[in-house]
This record gives sequence, C-alpha cells and structure tokens, in this order.
Amino acid sequence: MLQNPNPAPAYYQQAETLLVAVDCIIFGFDGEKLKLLVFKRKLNPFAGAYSLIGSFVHPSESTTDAARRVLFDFTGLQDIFLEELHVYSEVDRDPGARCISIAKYALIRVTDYHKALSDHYDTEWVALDSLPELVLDHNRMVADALQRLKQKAQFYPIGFELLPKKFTIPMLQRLYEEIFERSFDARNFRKKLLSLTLVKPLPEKDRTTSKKGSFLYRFDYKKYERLSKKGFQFSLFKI
Amino acid sequence: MLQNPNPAPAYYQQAETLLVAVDCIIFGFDGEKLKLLVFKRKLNPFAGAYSLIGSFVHPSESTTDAARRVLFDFTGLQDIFLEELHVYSEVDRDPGARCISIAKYALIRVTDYHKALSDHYDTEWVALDSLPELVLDHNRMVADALQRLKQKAQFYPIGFELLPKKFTIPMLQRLYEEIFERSFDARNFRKKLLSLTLVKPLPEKDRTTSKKGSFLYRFDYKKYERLSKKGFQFSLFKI
DNA sequence: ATAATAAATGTAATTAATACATTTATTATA
DNA sequence: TATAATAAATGTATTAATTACATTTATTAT
Repeated sequence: MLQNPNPAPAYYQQAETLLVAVDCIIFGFDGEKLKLLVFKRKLNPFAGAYSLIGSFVHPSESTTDAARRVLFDFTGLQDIFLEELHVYSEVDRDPGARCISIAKYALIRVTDYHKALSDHYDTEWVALDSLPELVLDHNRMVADALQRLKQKAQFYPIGFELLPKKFTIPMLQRLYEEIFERSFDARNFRKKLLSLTLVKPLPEKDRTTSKKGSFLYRFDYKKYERLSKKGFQFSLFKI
Repeated sequence: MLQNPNPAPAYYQQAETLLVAVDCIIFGFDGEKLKLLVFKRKLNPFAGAYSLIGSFVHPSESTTDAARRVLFDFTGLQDIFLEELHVYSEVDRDPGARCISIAKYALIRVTDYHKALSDHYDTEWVALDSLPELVLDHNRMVADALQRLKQKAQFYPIGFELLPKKFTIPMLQRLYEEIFERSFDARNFRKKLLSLTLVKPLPEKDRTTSKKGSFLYRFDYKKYERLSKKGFQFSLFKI
C-alpha cells in the first residue's frame, strides 16, 4: 500500500462528515420456520416500536467491529455468520438526522442462542411471514436480506449456519423448503446432498421428530474450502 | 414507514460522525482485454499516484448519487451499470483521516466512452493484468470487484453491459473468456447462447474482424426481466 | 401383536452438457 | 480470374445430471 507522501489535512477538512450506523438482519430457523430477531425499543427515538438491532459506528471501529459488537451485546454470540448486505443512504431515510446505515445480515443457530446468556430481554423472534412494522427503512432491509439469503443459499452452503452443528437430512430439507418457498423430493434431495460428499455421517440419531430416529450429519467446512478453491460450485438444486 | 413519533436529537448528537467516500471500480472491454479506468492524481494527497475515481459523499446526496456524480464528471456517461461492491472501513485504511469508503463497480461500453466528451484528461485505461499500484486499499477493492464480476457474470447477464449494444457472438465469447480466464468451445457457446433466446439477431454484420463478417445481435433486456421474474436463472455455462 | 409415524432407499426416463471437424463467405494476392 | 487465407458458422453422438416416482424399515405406543 502506498503511504501518503504529502499529508494534506485540508483536503479532508473541507469534506463534511456523516452519521454512520450498522443494522443487523438476524435470521434464525427453529426447525419449522425462518425467524428474524428484532428489538422492541424501550427508549426514544421510536420508543415502543420494533427495529432491527443496530448501533452507530464509532470512529475507533470498523463496520464489522460495530456489527459484531451489537450482535454480542444482544445475543451473547460470537463467531457467527455475518455478511454485508447493502448501504442505505437515501438523504431522507432517517427524519432524525442525516445518517447512512450499513446493513449486515447474520445467520445464527437458534439452539446456540437459547443457551447463550444475553442481558437483553427486549429482543423477540418473529416469523418472517408475519413481520411487524419496523422503524425507518428496516422493512426494506429485511426484504432485501431475504432476497440475498435466497440468492446466496443457492450457491453457497450457508444454510448450515442456521442448523445445529449436528443436523439430520430431513431438517436440512425443511430449511431449504422454507428458504426457497418450494418443496423438494426427499429421495432426490438426499441423493444430491450425499453425492457432494460434504456432510459426514455420525453414528448418532436425532429422535425428536420420529420414533425411528434420523441419522445426524456434520458439514465438512474444511473439505468445502478445499473444493471451492479448485472451482467447485456448491448447489443442491437447479432452479 | 413509521414516522419518528418523538424526535430525540440528543440520541443522534451524542454519536460521532465520519467521513464517507465512494470509490468506483470502472471496468471496460476493448474487444481484447478487460480494462480498468484509473485516475492519475494531479493534486495532493497522493499527487502523481494512481487511484480509483471517487469523491466524498455530500450530506445532500445518497452514495449512489455521489457515485453517479463522479462517473459523469470523469466519463461524461450516465445510465451505466453501477452496483455496490463493499464498504471498506478499517480504522487505519486512510492515514490522512478516519474515512470509510463505499466501493461500487461500474461496467461501461468503451465504445460509448470514446464518444463521450469528458473534461478530464487525467484518466487512463489500464489492463487488469498489469495494474499499477494504487493508493490506499484500492488494489484490494479492484481484486474484490474482479471476483464479484466473475460471480455475478456467471448468473446474471451483465457481460452485455461491457459490449456495444450491437455485438457479435465471437465478441461475447472473447469477453467471457477474458472474464473467466478460460476458453469456450465456439459451437457449444453459440448453441447455449441462442438456446436462451435472449439475443435478437440483426440483419447486419460487423466486418471489423473478418472478411466474412459476423452477424450482430442485441440483448433483449425486456424479455430477460420477464423471464427472471418467473424464476429463470441466466447462465451460459456450468463451472 | 398391531397400528402409527417419519426415515430410508433405487431405477428408469428425460434433459443438459460436452467433445469434436468441416464448410462457408469474403478479401487479398498470385 | 483462380487461389490462398481468414474468421464465422454449423451438427451429432456421448456422457453426465436431473427428475419422477412407491415401498420398506425402525421404532414406539397401544
């Protein structure tokens, strides 16, 4: 990286600064439905209304730092899937101030979340198909994030971030059916998944959904990384 | 959208503001090679160095407005493909000031650019495989944009934004070979393209590259929009 | 012992992708 | 005016991937 040869503070000083926020679209899957974690605001502005979980970005942190900070504060979770969605910067998007928001979406394992200790009891999981009205442009952010989730999940194995680390094939199928709003043939789904050889069978069964029980599997992230470096393209179905 | 019921300026006033910039990764294709439009800085900071084309975001404009403003200033072009790439916000990314940059990539038709009158003669097209060193984290931005271009071009018909509106099939194939750094079989490429029925044949030929001449086609954006709303997924090849 | 339930399994038919060589239209040159 | 040179255009057979579809299995509760 070139180092600045002639620092010219005047160049920067004549530019105007803006408020910069991050807002997190936090998805979860309870085994049945896709859910969104929202925040019921206790304080102004927008006291009593629902909003995404967010914060202003401090000068001493990157936008990723800020997002991870609020995710930790609100869920107690670290090391979760987090990816930038889009910058929302319309001049009139926030009537309170000129503020741009960098939206990021996160995928969390609801099972881990339940265990995690959070000091926030003002968060709520809501079903994506019956979202409340959210403040500002947050409903738009959620709609965009959902579209991105669909796009991304079609060619990247990010669905596994929403399941417990040990999952069954029927669980994964239900998640895919929920994300893509369509059904899959159980035989073909299983066959295609196993043909990728990216899930490792475990000698254990999950017995919460049937008497027979269903074998548990684990996604092999290392193998996926190796293959994708060689040009492998993950996909479980053709549109 | 909920309107702010209790404006609370104090909430905003206690937050710190940041400098926000946009930087544009501008791709072009000259029929042979992928090119990047860069700016040779005449003034400080970084006088004499190469940089992406960018600007600070004014409080009175969105980040898209800002990007379109600089694109127009530097190329004279409007209505070009422009999409957000990523927010670069590492605390130490700019030694001159705490400044985040929203990188956007643009695809332009070099043929149009040559015609456009621009009052900037300090821009240069450089080949992507022999990029100069750029200021700050701009080389990283270009690398990320190139990766995004590959990803996006695989499932969206954005390659057509880099070609003249009337193009030949061999031209398109050369562009794809350049983007994906691989070769395609001319028969299979043509067959696949025509099977999508998204390019309309014209009764004209381009004779700049052969004595025989090659028929010109036009991409049918309206048909593509219609089909993609029904779930159609554009793709010219399997990885 | 039987009923009930979700999990697990295989094959044939269809569709899509790949590999591969010759002819065509045209211009420049002998 | 015949020939050489050049890039464009074309078809088929093989292989791989996707789809459609119905029965058996393991287990628990009755």
